[in-house]
Amino acid sequence: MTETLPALSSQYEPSATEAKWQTAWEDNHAFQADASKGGEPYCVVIPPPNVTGSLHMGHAFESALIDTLVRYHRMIGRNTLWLPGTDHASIAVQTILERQLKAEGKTRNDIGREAFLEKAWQWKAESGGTIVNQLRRLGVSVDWSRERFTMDEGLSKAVLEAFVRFYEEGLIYRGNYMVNWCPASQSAVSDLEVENKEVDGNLWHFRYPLTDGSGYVEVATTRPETMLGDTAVAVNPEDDRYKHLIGKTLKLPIMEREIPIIGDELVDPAFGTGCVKVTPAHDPNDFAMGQRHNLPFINILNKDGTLNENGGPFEGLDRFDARKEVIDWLQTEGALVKIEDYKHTVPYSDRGKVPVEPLISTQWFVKIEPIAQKTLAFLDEEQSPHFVPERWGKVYRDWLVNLKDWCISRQLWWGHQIPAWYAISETEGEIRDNTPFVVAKSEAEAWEKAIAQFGQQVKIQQDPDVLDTWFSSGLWPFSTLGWPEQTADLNFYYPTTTLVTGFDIIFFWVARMTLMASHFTGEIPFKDVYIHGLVRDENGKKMSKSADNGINPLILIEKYGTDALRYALIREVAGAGQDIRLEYNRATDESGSVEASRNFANKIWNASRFVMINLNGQTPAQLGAPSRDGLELADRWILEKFNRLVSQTRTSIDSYGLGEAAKGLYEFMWGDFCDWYIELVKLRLRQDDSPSRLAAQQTLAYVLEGTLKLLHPFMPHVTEEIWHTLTQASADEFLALQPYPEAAPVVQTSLDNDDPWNQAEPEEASAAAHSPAAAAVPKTETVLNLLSEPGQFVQFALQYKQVLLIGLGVVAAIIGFNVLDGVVSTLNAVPFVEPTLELFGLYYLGQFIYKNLLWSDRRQAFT
RNA sequence: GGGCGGUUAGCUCAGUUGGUAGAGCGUCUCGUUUACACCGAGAAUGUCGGGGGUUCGAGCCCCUCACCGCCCACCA
Repeated sequence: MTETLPALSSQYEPSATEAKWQTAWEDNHAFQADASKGGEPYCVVIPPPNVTGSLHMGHAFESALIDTLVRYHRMIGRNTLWLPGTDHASIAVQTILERQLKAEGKTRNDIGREAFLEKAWQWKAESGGTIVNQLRRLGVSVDWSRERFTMDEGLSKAVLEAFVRFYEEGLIYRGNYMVNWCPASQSAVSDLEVENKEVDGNLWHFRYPLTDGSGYVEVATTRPETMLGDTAVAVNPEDDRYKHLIGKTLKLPIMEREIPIIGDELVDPAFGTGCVKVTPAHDPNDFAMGQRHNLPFINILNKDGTLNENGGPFEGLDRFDARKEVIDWLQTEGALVKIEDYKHTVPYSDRGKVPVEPLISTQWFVKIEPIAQKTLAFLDEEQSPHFVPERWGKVYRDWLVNLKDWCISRQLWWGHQIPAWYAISETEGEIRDNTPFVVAKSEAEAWEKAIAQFGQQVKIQQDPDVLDTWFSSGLWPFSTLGWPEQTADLNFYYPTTTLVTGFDIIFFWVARMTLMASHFTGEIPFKDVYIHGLVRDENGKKMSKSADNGINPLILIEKYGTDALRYALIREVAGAGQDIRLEYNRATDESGSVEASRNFANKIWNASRFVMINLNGQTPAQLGAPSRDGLELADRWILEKFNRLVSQTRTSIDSYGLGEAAKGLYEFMWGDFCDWYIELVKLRLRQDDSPSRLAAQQTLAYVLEGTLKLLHPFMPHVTEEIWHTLTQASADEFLALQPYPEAAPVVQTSLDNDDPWNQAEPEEASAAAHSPAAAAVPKTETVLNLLSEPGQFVQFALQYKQVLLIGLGVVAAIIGFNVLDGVVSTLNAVPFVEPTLELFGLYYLGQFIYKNLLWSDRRQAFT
């Protein structure tokens, strides 16, 4: 053997290697993008993680997917930018901070806005730092020099620009409408932040007496307390039972208010009693009816969900306590007719985890319809964006079609404060629903506008509310590239290439981005949207904080390595964006699938070690590429297999089949290269200076280096480490920046075009071959298809093949290896025989028997 | 009330345009031959959810049923 064995231990140790390359990549700015270099751009913006603590397994999965795509495209020569960053997550962070304050017995009002925001920024610094470090541990190939945060200076400027432009175009308005009110966070929330839960409730039937004393009407409700705010009872105008009552009045119990009976088509005569109590201030349907019939809107609730002065005797009670009291009261009065069990849906606040109240309040809205039309036009006319898998495009479309206006104001402190300034009058001293205002990009500009509009005496005050988090994330793909400035990055990298994200934020985020972008940039901000599934826990449950079933990616990284975790996640991915389930043992922190991937990394490591031990210290470049003439059957076989692997891998990745590509690489590396090829060439490698040995060495080196490149996007660290030893590359040269292999046959095999067996079927073959599709099928396959038609032929051929194989193996062993070797040499000389595993089985079996059983004395001489 | 996914080996899941049912883990047998025991050689295990249809041939196409899961929706 050689004296210069590469110093590689027999086991791959991930932790040191990973840290080493992560640092080296970053220190050398390996992933820093440069628009001025031109070429074909490939750009991905990270779905910015919320600064709410730390990353979870879903982030690890998503980052692995993106990084694999990004590294691949960088290697195939695209001018690649992966832009990292984080999101301020207005309501989520504020909820956390308020919980902390509550633990100290304080509220946000106790410490004031300024101190609260200081705390928030401090939290952002800590959480953001944690997240960035975690991203590094995942080995992401992002451009850290372009890292952004949704509330940094540039992005805040973009938010102002967007808001002001929307406003000036009449697409943002302030108005008094019914919104979802979360009593826990004491803010409005958008429809999307409401989760409808089915609960076992009741349907209470009440009796309201007619004012003229001629009887009663019976109404049914699931929320009795709202009756305090009733201002009418509605019936269907076609309902023969009740239509004569329309126009009469009722006396509302408890409140003793006189309310009318109105006719409205919305009422379903078949449901309940056919009479509906109308509470315009506390139900979206009733709100609409209230508007149609000019009913009074009586708000009975405070912001915290307790009853206000309109709650009569129940003022001050919590809404659910008030419900009980109202029922008791009506029962005592004899107005409660019956209580039914009733299953219905109740809207819950996503963040606050309490039922939301439909409430009328003054909020800011984005008028969606005109914007959505543009966005829809892109989808319908240009199929943009293109969803993978396609079915999500339908989901996206359906949502865009049915959009209501977007409530963008939140009664919170952490976020982008709304850039509206109110002219406060001396007498009122505070912002009212109808206080006049100006919208401006800065306070100075607001002053100017206010003075021009309201005169010198004006006092102005900025709107205390902040914008919905998704307003700024909606601008993310272009604001991070410099918008509204026409920067070089924006010109070159925008629209971005691919967005990778989960189906759970298609509405929240993907659609908001396409809306914002189609309006402000006139383009859809990404060509493809790759939708991945959720990572579920070992029982198939969605991971969540409340269920406490999260799996910390760092634990698995420490145990098995980043490459192993990435690979385990990606190989589970099927084509269809299905959820994936991660094997995990909570008692031992072990994961079978990650362990299997760790073993694969180790297999790559040891195969590489074997190859390097047998190259006599030469690099693949020094050995030279395998040349056609010296190649033996086994070499040609593995080279052809490798060549096919290259095109399969590229095809799979190009169509987002990352799991498929990962599995193909695994099978080739472990099955073909290690189990077969390496075993086959062991004898040849011991022959001194023979052409046969050289061919084997060249082939080993060539295939190994190529496979490392193919694997690199999936397992960046282990491949980078091995590649440096194999090629003796300098420390600032990276596999990560090498060209990805291209399919380039180095040997002629049966798959070459000039092979007569590979020509398309000429004309009249069989009935089965007459379809247009069949005409393109190579002849070999057609023949196989024909043979299999009766069915039994295949069965027979298979059995025959095995018998043949075993028989020949025995014969080979008996007549001796040299004869067999002669046969193989003959086969080597014939260009159009495709090497098969079966043939190798024969060859290998012969070698094995020869080596171990028969001519042990000759074996001595040989080795 | 609409819509979408899923149901394949003990477990987790692949199965590309219909053409010999696969992988990983687990189980069993053998093996400590100098790349790797985080290994190697080999084995067992499937009425492909049920029923019907099309076809020479269906895990794959069509119909239908069942169960699991998800999304959307203003029925009080």
